Order: sequence, then structure tokens, then C-alpha cells
Amino acid sequence: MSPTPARTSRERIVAEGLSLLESGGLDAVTMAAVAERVGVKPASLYKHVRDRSALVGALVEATAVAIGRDLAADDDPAAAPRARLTSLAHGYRAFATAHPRATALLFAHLGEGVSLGAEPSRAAAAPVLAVAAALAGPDRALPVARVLTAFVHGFTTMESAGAFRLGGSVDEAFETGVALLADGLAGRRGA
Amino acid sequence: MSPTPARTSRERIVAEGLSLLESGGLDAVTMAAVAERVGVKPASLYKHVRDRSALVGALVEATAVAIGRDLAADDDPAAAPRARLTSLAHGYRAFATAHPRATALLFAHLGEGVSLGAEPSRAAAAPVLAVAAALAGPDRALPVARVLTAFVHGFTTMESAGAFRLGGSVDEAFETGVALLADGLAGRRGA
DNA sequence: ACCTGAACACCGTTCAAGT
DNA sequence: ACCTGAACACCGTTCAAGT
Repeated sequence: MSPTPARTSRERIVAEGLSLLESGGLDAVTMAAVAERVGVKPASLYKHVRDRSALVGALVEATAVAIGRDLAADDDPAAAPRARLTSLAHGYRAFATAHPRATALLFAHLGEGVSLGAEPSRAAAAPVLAVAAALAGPDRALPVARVLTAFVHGFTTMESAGAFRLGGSVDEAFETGVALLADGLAGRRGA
Repeated sequence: MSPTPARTSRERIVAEGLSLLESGGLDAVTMAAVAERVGVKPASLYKHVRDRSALVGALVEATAVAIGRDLAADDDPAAAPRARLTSLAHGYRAFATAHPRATALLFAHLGEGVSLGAEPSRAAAAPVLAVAAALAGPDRALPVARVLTAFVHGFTTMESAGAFRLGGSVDEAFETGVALLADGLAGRRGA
């Protein structure tokens, strides 16, 4: 008579999906594996999630919100713009080191129709836009934010994919990038 | 008596795999789909390729060689370093526009063991290293090349994933990035 | 209202059997 | 020496039946 209460939740499903993603890559995020982790049969997941691509979309969404929260928490609007840039870059890299697969997925082609929702997208972008505005002024904030995100995302993606195999210090390369962009912005400010 | 001659080849398989990759994403690169394209049954592919992950590895390898060739062909060692950087950045972006899925795969986690061979990796990196050396000197070439690749790869990955949705000119953002990096390098040259 | 077992289509892979 | 059909394990998904 009484309808059975939910034995799992979308939150648990997303949490276990993220865990599987980091431990085994996207291929390991299987409806069967997620179901087993949350203690339910595969078919039951469809009561909580439309299908597997919606689940992957939810993983990306959760990741966007998390990185946005981390970066916003680390940002100090009262600090010097260059210090804010350094902190932002280090924060993104730290997040990418902790969650490499999820971070790589942030800007990947998912299914044809699948794309990040407007709100999570805004949450992730806000801290970068704020720092870019401080560095380059409000009317140059958007292109500068895109450049900063591209560098920091590209670098960390390559790093966690194991692309830097010619020796040398990867940390030094990252600092070089941050410094070059900061110097470029400083040079332009007077121009 | 006479053994049957091969009805397909690794080259055709790779070519059709790349075509499927660009038209439908990595999920569309199915042993069945590739086999049908090359006119053979799925099981026969295993005479030419170890398994699906080796096939994907071959797609990445072919892409690395192709982009290395394109970038090297466009580079003019006699040109001014800044012009060479601009040409390199535009060349990478043009390649990524023509082959977005393959370019994104260049620095993706593939299977656990799977990683790009040394030779294709070197072929792809060589033109970037050459331009970086011209811009920053031989002893700073490696970190600078990493920074340039990170920006250009990150930007084009985000662009083809449809990440730039806040309006504004994406072209302008790309030029901003190239100019910032060039300015940063120019400023540092005297330091 | 959620969970399950059974079923289906599809995919990667192997292998004995063909030529 | 390469190709094929048959077979197997696995995966995503649906749905009628349970509680």
C-alpha cells in the first residue's frame, strides 16, 4: 500500500559517478557500476536520471559548480589584480589535479544535444570574469577571461593527460605562462 | 591454395575511423561501423589492428603527424619571431576547426596504458619548439612551447566544444591571447 | 512511487572453419 | 594469409510485474 521510499538519490548517483569517473575514466561510468555502488539494480537508475548521457551531463554540471565555488572562495577582491590572477591559476590547477577526468570533461564534446546548463556555466565563469575585469578593465574582461581559461584549462588538461614528457619542470612552465599573461596585460595597460 | 590478398588496409581503416570520429564523435567509431565502411566484417579488423583502443591510438597518432606536418609547412624560419608565432597559432586553430574531435583527442586520457608514440609526439611538438626558441631563446624554448601549446590547444578545444556562449567576438579573444603572450615575451626579452 | 527480472538491440572480442 | 559466421560477455534501455 505505502509506496516504497527511494532507496537512493540523484546526489548519491552523481557522487558515485564522479568517483568512478576519476578512478577508471568515463568508460568506467557504467549504469551497472553506478547502480552497484549505490546499492540498486541498473534499471532503477532510470527513475533518477533520464539516461547515461544525462548522468554524464550531471557529472559535468556538478564539477562546474564545484570549481566555481572553489575559485570564488579563494579569490580576494581586495588583493592586487596580479595576485588574484596567480591565485586563480593555482586554484584551477589544484582542482584539476584533484579531479583530472572531471576537469577535462568540463570543455569536452559530450553528446550532440548535451551542453552545460546556463547556471552552472555562469557559476564556473564568474570568478575568472571578476579577475579578468580587475586586470584589464570591464570592457576587456570577456576576451581576457577566455584567454586565461584557455591557458589554464589547456595546460592542466595536457598535464593530467601526461603530455609533458620532454623533461624540464612542469611547474616552471606553468609559472612561465601565468607570468607571460600577467606581463602582457601589464604592458597593455599603459598602451 | 593461394592465400587471399588483404581486402583492406590499416590506412583505410584509420582513414574511415577519422571520418567517423569527426562526423559522430568517438562513440561512433565502432568496430562494426569501421568494418562496414571499409567493406569487411567486424572480426576481420582484428587482423589489421590489435583492438579498438589500438585503433583509437592510431587515429591520435595520425592526427599528431598531420598537425605537425601542417604547422611545419606553414612556418618560415626566416620570418620575424612574432610573425611565426601568429602563423603557428592560426595554423593550429585552422587544423582544430577542420578536425575538432581529433584535435581534442590529441591530449586526452585514452586507455590507461595507451599513450602517443615518441615519434608522432616529436613530430607534432617540433614546430612549436622551433618558434618558441626563436621567441625566447633555446634555453627557455621548452617552457614557452608548453605555454603556447596549452593556450592554443585549450582555446580551440573550448571553442569547438561550444564553450564560448557569452557573446562577444571569439576571434578577438584568440587574437588577444596571441598578443598577450607575444607582448609578455617581448617585455621579458629585455628583462 | 520506486524497485526488480526479463528481454532486446548493440558492441567488442575470440575462434574454428573457410578460401 | 586474410576473411567469415557463430558464439560469448557486457552494456544501455524498456517494461510489465512486484511491493
